[in-house]
Amino acid sequence: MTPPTAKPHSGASTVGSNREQVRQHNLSAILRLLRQFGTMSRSALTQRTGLNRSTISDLVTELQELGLIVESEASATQGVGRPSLMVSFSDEVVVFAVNPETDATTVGVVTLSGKVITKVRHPHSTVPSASVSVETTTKLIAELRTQLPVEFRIAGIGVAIPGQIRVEDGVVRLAPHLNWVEVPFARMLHQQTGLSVFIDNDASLGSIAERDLGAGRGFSEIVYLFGGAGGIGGGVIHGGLLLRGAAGYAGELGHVRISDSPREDYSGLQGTLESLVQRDDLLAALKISSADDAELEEVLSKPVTAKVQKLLESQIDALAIAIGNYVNIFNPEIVLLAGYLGVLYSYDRDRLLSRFRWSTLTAPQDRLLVKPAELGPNLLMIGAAGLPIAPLLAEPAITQLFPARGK
Amino acid sequence: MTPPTAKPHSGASTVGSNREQVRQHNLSAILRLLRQFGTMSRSALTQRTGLNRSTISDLVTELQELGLIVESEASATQGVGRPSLMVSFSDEVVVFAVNPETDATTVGVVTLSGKVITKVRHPHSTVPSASVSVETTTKLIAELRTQLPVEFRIAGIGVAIPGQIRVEDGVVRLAPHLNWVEVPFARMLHQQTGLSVFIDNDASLGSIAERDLGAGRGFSEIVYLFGGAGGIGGGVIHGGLLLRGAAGYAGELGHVRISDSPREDYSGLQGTLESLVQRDDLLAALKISSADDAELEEVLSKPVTAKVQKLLESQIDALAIAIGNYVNIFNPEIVLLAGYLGVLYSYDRDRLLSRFRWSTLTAPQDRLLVKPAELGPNLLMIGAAGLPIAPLLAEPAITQLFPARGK
DNA sequence: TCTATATTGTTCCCTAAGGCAACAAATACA
DNA sequence: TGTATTTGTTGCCTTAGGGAACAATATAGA
Repeated sequence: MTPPTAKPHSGASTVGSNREQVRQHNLSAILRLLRQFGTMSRSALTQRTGLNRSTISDLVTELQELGLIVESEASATQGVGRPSLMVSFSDEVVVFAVNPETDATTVGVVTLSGKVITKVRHPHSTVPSASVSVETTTKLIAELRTQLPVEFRIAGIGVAIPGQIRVEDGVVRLAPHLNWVEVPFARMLHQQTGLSVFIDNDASLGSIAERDLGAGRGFSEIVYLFGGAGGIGGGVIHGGLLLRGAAGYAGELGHVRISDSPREDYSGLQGTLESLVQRDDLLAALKISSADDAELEEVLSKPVTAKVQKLLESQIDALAIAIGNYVNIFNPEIVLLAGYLGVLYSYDRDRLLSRFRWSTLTAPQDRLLVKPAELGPNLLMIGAAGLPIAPLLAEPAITQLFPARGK
Repeated sequence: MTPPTAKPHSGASTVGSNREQVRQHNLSAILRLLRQFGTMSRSALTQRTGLNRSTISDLVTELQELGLIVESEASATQGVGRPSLMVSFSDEVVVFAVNPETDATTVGVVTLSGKVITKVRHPHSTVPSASVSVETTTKLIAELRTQLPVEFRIAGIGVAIPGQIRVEDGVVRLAPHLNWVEVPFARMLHQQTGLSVFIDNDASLGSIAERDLGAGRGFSEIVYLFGGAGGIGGGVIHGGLLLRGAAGYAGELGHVRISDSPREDYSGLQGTLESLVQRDDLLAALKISSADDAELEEVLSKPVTAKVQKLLESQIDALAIAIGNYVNIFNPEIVLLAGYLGVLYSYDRDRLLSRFRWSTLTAPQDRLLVKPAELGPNLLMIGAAGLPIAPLLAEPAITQLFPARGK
C-alpha cells in the first residue's frame, strides 16, 4: 500500500547520488518543463535540459511507456530542418482536487497540464464536520471515478483547506472557520478512498498554482497574498519552491503584526494585517450582505461615500505597509495580490504603490513587480491538484498510479 | 582569469544531470559533511551519503589528490572490526575573510574547517571611503600572503559588509554607516588582488556562520536576528540555504514595521524593530559612553534604575512581537538572537518568551527553540570565509585555487 | 596466546546511462 | 531540383557507482 501521505520535500536522508537518482532527476526535469510550458518540442527539451538528443529520445520513450506523456507531429512548422516532435502530458492521468468550505465542498478532476476536466460543488446547509466532509468527498470521488474512461489512471488526491496544516502527516491543526481542531484529514480520506492523499493550506496552494500556471509563471521569488471572506493568507515561493518551514505552517502572512491597534483578527492576534483589512468591513460600509470579488469591483468602479472611501484608504495603507515589510524580508521578483486584495489594488493602485514605497528600502524595489493574481475560480482546484502531481513529477518511474475503476 | 565574482547559487541554467555533475555532487556531498561534522571516518561517510564503500574510497582519493582533504589513522578506537580512516579538511587551503567597519578593517585567514588562523585589525581614524578600504585590505592581504607557507593555496576572499549588497556582481548598494553608495567593491578588490572576491551583508553571513559552525548546526530552518551598534539585521536559512531573494537583499528583518510609532530607524523607516530597539538608547539610559555586549551583560546582571528597567522591557516587548511575526512567517525550527539581542534575551528570558507566545499562532510554536547565538568575536570572520568556501565545496574539481605566493 | 567474529579498505568486474558520431529523414530556400 | 539545415535514430564508447571476494585490523572469549 501507499502511505497516506508522502513528504513534499522528498529530501532523501542520504546525500549521495547514484545512477538511478540521475535517471529520476532527468525524467523529472522533462516533466517539470512540460508543466511550465505546456507543450514542448523535443529539440526545445534538448536545449532546456542541456542533455544530448539521444538521451532525450531515450527519456521521452520511457515516459511514454509510463503513460505520462504523448508525442505528436508538429502542427505549425517553425523553420528550416526536420520538424521536431511535440511532447505533451497525457490527458489520461488525472488527480482529484478537493476544497472543503463552510458552505460547500468542491471536488474537481484535473489533468497533469492543469486543465480542470470536471468540477462538482456539493452545498452544505450547516458547516460540515470533518467526518461529514470526508464522507461527502468520498462519495463525490466515487461518482466521478465511474464517469472516467477505464484507461484513465489516478495519481492521487490533493486537498486545499483554510487552516493550519501539518503537511508531513496531513493533520489539520486548526481550521477556525470550519471549526476543525487536530483532524487527521489525510488519513481519514485515504482510508475511505484507498488513494494517496495530500493536504495543505489553501493560500499556500494558491501561490503554487499562480507560480505554475498563473501570473507567477517563470518567476522563482514570489510573495503571494490572498484575501478572502475568511481572512488573509499567503504563500512565499523561494528558489521556485514553496516556503513551508519546519512543519508546513510557514506563510501565515496575514497574521503578522504591523500596528499597535488592539483590533483582533480571526485568530485573536492584535494589530495584524488581517485585523486591519477585513472584507466584511467594506461590505458593512457599503450595506451589502454578500458579493463576490467581481461584483465588489463593479460597485467600487462607481463613486462611493466619504466613509467608504476612508475605509478603503485605511485598508490600502495597511496593505501597503505589509507589502513593504515582505519586500524587505524576501526581496521578491513579484508580489501577487489575489481575491479581495486584488480588489483593493484595482481601486487605488497609485495610492497602494506610493505608500508601499515609503515603507520599503530602496534596493529591493529594483525591478519589483506588484500585480494582481491571474487565476480565477479554478485557482484552488489547480493548486490542490499540484499536491499529488508534485511527487509524480519528482519520481515518475517510482510513483504508483491507481486505475480509474479499481477499488 | 577567474571572474571577479561567481554566483552563490550556481544554479545551472540547464536542468538535466550528466555524469560529471553527479561526480561533482558526490565530491561536494563529502565536503559538506566534513564542513558540518569536522572530522569524519570513511565508514561514517559511507553511511551518511548512502554510497558504496568502494565509491567513497574513490571519491576520497580524488579529493586527496585535489589537496582538499587529508586522511589519518583513527586515534581513538571505536569498537570491533578494522578501524576506519579519519577524513578531515586539509589546513593548507585557506580563504581571506574581510570586515570593513567604521572604525577599523579586519582581515583574517580562515581554513576550510572554519578555524581562524590569523586575524589582523587595522584601525581607521576616520570612516574609510571604499577606495581607502580596498587599499587597506589589499595591503593587509599582501602581508598575510607573504607569511603563509609556500605550499598553501587560497580559495578566495569573502567580505562581510554592513549594508545592502547585490550579490550577483558584488556591488554595495548602500552601506549607511560607512557612507558607501553604489560601490562595486568586489570588482575593485579583485582588480587589486587577482583573487576571487565574494561579498555579502554582514547579518546574512552571521546566519550562515551560525548554521555551519554555531548554534544552528544541524538545523535547516533558522531565523537569525543580530543587533549591533549599527542597527538590526537578520538572516533566514530555509532548506539549509540562505534566503537571498531576487538580488540578495532579502533578510532585512530589522526594517520591518511592527508599530505605528513615528520613530525612525537608521534607514528612515518608521515604527520598525530597529527603530524601537536601539542599543544606544540603553547606553544613554545607563549613562555609559561605550561598552561591548559582554560588558553590557555584566552591568545588567546588577540592579538597574526603574527608567532603565522600563526601557529594557519596552525593547524586549518589541523584540517579542518581531519574533512572533517571523515565527508566523517562517515556521522555523530555531530562532537565534545574536549581539545586543542576545543581551536582551539574557536580561529577561521569561518576559521575552511569554510575550512572544501571545503574538504567535499556536501551531508553529511546536518544538520551536529560541536561543542566543553561540559564535563570538570570530562570527563575521567565519561567515565571510563561508562565501568563497561555498563554491569550492559545490564544485571541488572545477574551482580554481590560487598559490599563496603567486601574483 | 590463540581463535572466532566483526568491520573496514582494496581490487576487479559488471552495469547502466549519458555522450558522440554517422546516417537517415524532413523541412526551407535559392 | 539541389543544397543547407535541423532533427530523430542507431550503434558504440566512456565513466562512475554497485557488488563480491579477499585482505587487514580491531574486539571478545576461552
